[in-house]
Amino acid sequence: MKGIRRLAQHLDISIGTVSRALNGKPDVNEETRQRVLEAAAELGYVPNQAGRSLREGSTKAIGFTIESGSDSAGNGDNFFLGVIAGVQAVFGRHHLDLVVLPCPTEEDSTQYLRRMVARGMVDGMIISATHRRDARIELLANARLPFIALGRSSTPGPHPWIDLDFEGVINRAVDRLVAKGHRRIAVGLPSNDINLGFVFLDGYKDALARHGLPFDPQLAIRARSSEQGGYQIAHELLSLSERPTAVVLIYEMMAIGLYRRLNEAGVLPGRDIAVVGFREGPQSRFLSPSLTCFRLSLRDLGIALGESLLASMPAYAEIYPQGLVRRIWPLELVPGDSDSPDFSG
Amino acid sequence: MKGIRRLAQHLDISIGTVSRALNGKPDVNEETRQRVLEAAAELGYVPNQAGRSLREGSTKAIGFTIESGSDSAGNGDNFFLGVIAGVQAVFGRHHLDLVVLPCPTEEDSTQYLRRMVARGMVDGMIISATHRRDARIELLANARLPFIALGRSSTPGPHPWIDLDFEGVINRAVDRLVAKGHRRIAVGLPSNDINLGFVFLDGYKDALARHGLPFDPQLAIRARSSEQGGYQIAHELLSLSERPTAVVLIYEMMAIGLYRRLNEAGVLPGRDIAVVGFREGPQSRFLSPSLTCFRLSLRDLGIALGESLLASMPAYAEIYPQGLVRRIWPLELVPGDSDSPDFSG
DNA sequence: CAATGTCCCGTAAACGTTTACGACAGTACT
DNA sequence: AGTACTGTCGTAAACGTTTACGGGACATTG
Repeated sequence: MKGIRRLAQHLDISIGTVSRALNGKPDVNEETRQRVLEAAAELGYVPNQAGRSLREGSTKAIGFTIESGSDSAGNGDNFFLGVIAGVQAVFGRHHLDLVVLPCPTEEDSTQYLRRMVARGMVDGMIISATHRRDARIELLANARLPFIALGRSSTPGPHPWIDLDFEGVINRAVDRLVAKGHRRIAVGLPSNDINLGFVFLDGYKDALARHGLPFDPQLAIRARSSEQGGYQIAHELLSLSERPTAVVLIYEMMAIGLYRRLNEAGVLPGRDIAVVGFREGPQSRFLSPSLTCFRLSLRDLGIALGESLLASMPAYAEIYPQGLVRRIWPLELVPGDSDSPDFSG
Repeated sequence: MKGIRRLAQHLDISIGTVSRALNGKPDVNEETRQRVLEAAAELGYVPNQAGRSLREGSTKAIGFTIESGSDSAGNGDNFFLGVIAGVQAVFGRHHLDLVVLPCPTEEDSTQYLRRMVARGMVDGMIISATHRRDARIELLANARLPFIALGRSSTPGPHPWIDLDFEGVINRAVDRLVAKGHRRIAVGLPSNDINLGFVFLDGYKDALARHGLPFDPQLAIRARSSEQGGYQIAHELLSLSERPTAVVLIYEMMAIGLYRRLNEAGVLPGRDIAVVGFREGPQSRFLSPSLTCFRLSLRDLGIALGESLLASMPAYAEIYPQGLVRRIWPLELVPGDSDSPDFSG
């Protein structure tokens, strides 16, 4: 005898009453409820999830898919751990569990997601690293599974997302560099077709246009979001006949390799070339020169993600006002020493 | 009509036959099986996990618990992401899915694990960041759920684990420093009661004893596995009347803050004090001076973890020889410039 | 022709849970 | 006294799957 049946037998009442007592249903004697709760604690009873979700059609779990081996994992540091902590802070209040689903590197992420959804393991999903046209979004919308994307996408149809303010970042970076007299500003972009690469590039072009500067394709370099990627960017920039005087990087990790290649060539960042990174990472301040970059609270982002997901789930309609969330997450400039020289004087 | 019933209706055969066809049972006509498989692909049918695991008592998933906010997370994402990639490489071959279960920071990890196990969401578990006496190990052993620990533990009873070769690391580090003439060697330890701290400390004492050096408690400093922790370590060491000439750090992240505090005091790492880090991280080579540390393949470690877990699951007895795994994972020395000066000349 | 065996398939039970429904006792009201 | 209502509880169906069991069709053998 296992599960709720054991508990019922032990108390000599029916399983129905036990279930009602545990789930806080009204039609159960208060004294009985206490006895049930005590016995449950004593016997260490926890409802079997398979049985429950088979009956309910809902598991009390939310999935968070990440691509473990991909380029975007090159965030490197605690990006996901930070976000997860925030998401859990929200879910914990509603007795929801978070399960992280790392897409195997060999497998197509859409195929993987399809399997996870069909499995019925989660009530909702958070997906990250969105692509311009993202099949996962169509899949989830089609399956009517509540979800939110960390990263916007051009996939047709309304779907909720939260994304970082790439336009704001690249605009402020370019403004700052132009104010310091730079006219030839390069940009380091992701190598894959992740959506943020396009957003960043568009913002870059807009910023240049605002200042009346031409767009030179040679200055927009795609590379892996790693130290090697940064090395490669520096290498390509150094080989240009007309070198840039500044460079803005989409991934902080790139800065490390970029610095190294520049140093090899005797071109000192912060003196001979200005460098601005995107998201602040553990090493931003400890590079020399310290990297000018942009900061955000990962935890707050996670909280926003969690709450916005619940806002799209009917079951939480009374708590979180329902609505389609599309939100640009602001970042704060963290000035460093890397975005010199200043030609404006 | 949903699920397998829909599929059966569509094919005009019974659900039993559909199930047998999909699960590769022998007593089904080969032509029928093909029709079923085609229809399943066409309709996008995937067996509902709740129904299956309710009947089977097994989910085809393995859990990997990590502590998202804790001290040990200071390893950063890349540690777990690297290990996860290896684990998935193994599980993928057996159609097992990996779900990562980040323990909420507010919750007791044992309580959390208990809930996850009772939920019946996984067939096996990988736990990390083991403690000296780890209630989670007793819980899992008691629940008869196959598991393996990443990190050894003194918890009674036989249980499988794989752990890094902390003794080898600290011994080689001390040997190397002693050979360079150092006699006063400090060590930076974790601040919480994670087991590896004790292992590292014991190895440190042994190494000192081997060289006839005294153990000075003032030189064994506990700190958080972060940049701030490293800063604090340097601060405490600088305040000693008799300063050490070398320091070995358990977490690479500590090196960043340590460098910073040392630089503030005009004590240059690699010239005035020798520094050795533990696990190689993204920034090890890019610190200046580059950090002497130890390297391991996270992917291979993950593969070993996955295979060793399967080796403890009866269902995989034919593929992986059953047995209790207790394995010390070797690391390779990566020489840098930080473990100077050399007093031996 | 009867008996036996083989191949394929349908039926139904079981897994653990929740909940609609009804039963029953007690109370209040007409 | 009859009726209606309330509070509490037991019963049973349902969720989707797998599989033991049995049966029908057909071939093979004595």
